Amino acid sequence: MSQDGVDLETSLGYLLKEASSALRAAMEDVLRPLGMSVTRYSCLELLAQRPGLSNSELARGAFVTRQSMNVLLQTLEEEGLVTRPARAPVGKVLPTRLTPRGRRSLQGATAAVRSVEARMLAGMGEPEQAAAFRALRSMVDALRDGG
Amino acid sequence: MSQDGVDLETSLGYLLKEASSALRAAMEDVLRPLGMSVTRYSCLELLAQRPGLSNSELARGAFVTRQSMNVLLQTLEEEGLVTRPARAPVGKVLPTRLTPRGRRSLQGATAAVRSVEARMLAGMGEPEQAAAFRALRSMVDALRDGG
DNA sequence: GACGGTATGTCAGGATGCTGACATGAGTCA
DNA sequence: TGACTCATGTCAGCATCCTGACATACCGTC
Repeated sequence: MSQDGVDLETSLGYLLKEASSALRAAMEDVLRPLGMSVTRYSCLELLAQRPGLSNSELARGAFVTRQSMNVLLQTLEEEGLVTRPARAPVGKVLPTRLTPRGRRSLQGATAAVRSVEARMLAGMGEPEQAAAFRALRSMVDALRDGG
Repeated sequence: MSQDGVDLETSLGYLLKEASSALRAAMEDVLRPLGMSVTRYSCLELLAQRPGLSNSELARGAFVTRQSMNVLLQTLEEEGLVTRPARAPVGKVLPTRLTPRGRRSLQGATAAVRSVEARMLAGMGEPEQAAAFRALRSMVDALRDGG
């Protein structure tokens, strides 16, 4: 760098992006050897924690559009990692569930991601983590209603 | 949502992604009317604060690849918002600078983004902001060396 | 001075995600 | 019941960004 930060380095927004970017990169690094992407992992993890989630709910949870999640679900279905009923039990919503194979595929990935998160939190005490959690939640809420 | 969070809602990593996503969405909302994207704004803002940055440095600062930044710079150059020397003064590095027109184009965008950041920080006191800053920086550093 | 390592700018090809649009089903209200 | 609103699943087309690769220029050690 030619010159040290004047303003960007003091901006919480920029730092937020920096942290999120670093986290994503670290996750990609550990997931790649397992043949898994971040979006793929997010989808499976969501389904493990909340079985029966719909396509749209998964999309919101993984921060992608319905359309993107839809093609991902089709792939996962072909690979036998998830199942969706052929016809909607109610409305148009197709509740998705993990197959045993999907659960197995998720195991290693979950462990890898946990280790990344642990590394990220190393050097932070419990109260600092709690403070960070409160701060981030406050930011999310403040940005949401102002939308 | 079908069910309240079991684990994801308590994960700092997930919350970090959520906050970053909300911030980006809010920025896009205020920048779109100005005919500007987040990456475009980031590039111009970087150049305003650190004139003479190279393509690669801009890419790192805006969290995209050199290749992506390169095509953006070509566009900005065609539109007369930035200038790059035809030949590198030293090495291969082409120092980029904002034109007066680029500076003008940036003005409104900067104000808009500042307002978003202000909204994001509303409801947080000074010590909380400082705590959040320290926590995020700690996370970035911890993720970087482990890479 | 020569050499290996590193960083840069740039080109082509491909993967991923998004915007726009449509039909369908559920809930609301007159 | 019928009209209106909203959310969903899905299709097609497009934009964006990335991966891979190459030639070139600096910088260190020898």
